[in-house]
Amino acid sequence: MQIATWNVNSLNVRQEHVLAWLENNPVDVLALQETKLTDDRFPSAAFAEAGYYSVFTGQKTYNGVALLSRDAPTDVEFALPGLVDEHKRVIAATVAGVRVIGVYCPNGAALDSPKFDYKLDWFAALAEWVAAEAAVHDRLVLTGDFNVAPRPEDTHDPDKWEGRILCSPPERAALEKLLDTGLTDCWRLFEEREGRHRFTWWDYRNGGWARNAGLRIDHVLASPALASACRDCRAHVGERGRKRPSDHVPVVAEFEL
Amino acid sequence: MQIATWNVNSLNVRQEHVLAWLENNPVDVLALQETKLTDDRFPSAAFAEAGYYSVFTGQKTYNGVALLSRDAPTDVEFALPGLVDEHKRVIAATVAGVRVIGVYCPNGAALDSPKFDYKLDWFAALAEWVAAEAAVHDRLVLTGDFNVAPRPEDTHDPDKWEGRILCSPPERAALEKLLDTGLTDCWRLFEEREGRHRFTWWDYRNGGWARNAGLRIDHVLASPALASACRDCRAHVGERGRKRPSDHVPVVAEFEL
DNA sequence: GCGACAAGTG
DNA sequence: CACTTGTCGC
Repeated sequence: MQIATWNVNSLNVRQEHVLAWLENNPVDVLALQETKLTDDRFPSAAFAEAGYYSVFTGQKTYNGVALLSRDAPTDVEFALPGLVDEHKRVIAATVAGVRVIGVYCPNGAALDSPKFDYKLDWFAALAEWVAAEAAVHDRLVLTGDFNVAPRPEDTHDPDKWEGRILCSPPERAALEKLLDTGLTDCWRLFEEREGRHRFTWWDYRNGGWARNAGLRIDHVLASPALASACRDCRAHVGERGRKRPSDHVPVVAEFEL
Repeated sequence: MQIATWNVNSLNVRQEHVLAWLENNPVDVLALQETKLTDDRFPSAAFAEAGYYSVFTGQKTYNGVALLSRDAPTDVEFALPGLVDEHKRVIAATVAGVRVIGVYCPNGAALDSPKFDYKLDWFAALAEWVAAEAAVHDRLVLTGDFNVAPRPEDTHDPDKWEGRILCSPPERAALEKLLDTGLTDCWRLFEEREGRHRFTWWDYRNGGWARNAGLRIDHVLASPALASACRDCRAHVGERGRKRPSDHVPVVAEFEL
């Protein structure tokens, strides 16, 4: 079973990219972030034609998440319980016996911004909910754009990034707390393999991609039952080099189930 | 000698269309309208590589005209004398012994708009200047987007258009006054030929192109010496069906000189 | 509809 | 740099 995540930075713009990628990479589940469209505009027909169910929760301009799946999703939830939030950042569904939670975590803007406090509060609420979900679902995957690079080696330039937004101690602690609920960052199981890339996001600005000035901020976190069945986890870096790319690339994890 | 006109509705967007069209239609002179770019951004190098000189006068966002030519242009003028106007709507040059005046005439917006008065004043100033130029230049072509359909048959639906903007009596009188200086509307010499189309512009809105709901508002007007040498004049309607087309197509007149 | 801009996010 | 929503012109 393959489970993937991709922050598409507008599904309106990236719909054809996603369809083409799915054609070549017929994963079982694809979590999308930053769809940036309201539910009435979600292109479910196009995905259905490609053989995918879709569930989604979106808003105008900002945020928006979706889950595409080959098998029918059940027990769909569209928000974090226990957090009043206009932002559409969470979607969960059970697919083929696996609980999949797709998230678009807040960016945080800057350490001294109110948005940073919101980010930490949001992560706390997520951790609480994920712990409850993990208690119920043996097979659970939490995946999406976390807007946190967990370690110095997940940045292209630690001297530049350590302590800054996306790499600050409180954000890493918030991510760590998610892992503490028993989840494994699947990436780290395979990062030593040959020819592996290190990043999942490159800023559009300052030639980030050309300079390989990236970060690893998109993750697939798996419960113990799934982590032990994980056989690979990697970024499809080639997508960043296409025409009109998202600033993020797909991250795919494979499980032997 | 072939002389053409094309309102490109942003040369930034249409640069590749123009280069591709010139490759297949190596006309001697091409007058462009609505380039919508300032002179520092005019892509003269790209046109030079394609074998064309270019002279141009543009502004941000609106208007902007240019002349591309295989032979070097001389005696270039960049405005209508006798009319104070920020709008970049006129460019003239002598190419291979022919005086070419490229114009982007005001649209006029609506009959009761101040822009309509501006349009009529502008045409009056143009007529005065063209008469003076015609007195000096035996071989003269006045071409561009005139924003006037001269006759009912130059509209797809006279019942809808007669009397309205682009087809009102005062606008037609203003255009007539240009012809009265001794110019010939080259189109009318050949419009009965087989397979001719009737229009040069189709509104982007309401499926104008799909419905062939067009107007003939782009013209090539020639002095007597050239009119008698004119061998064809037609619209390259196919350009309207390409990807990301301008709402206008090229109009090409051929002269046996 | 499809250009142009401006302002806001990331 | 590349998205968004707006307004404007045609």
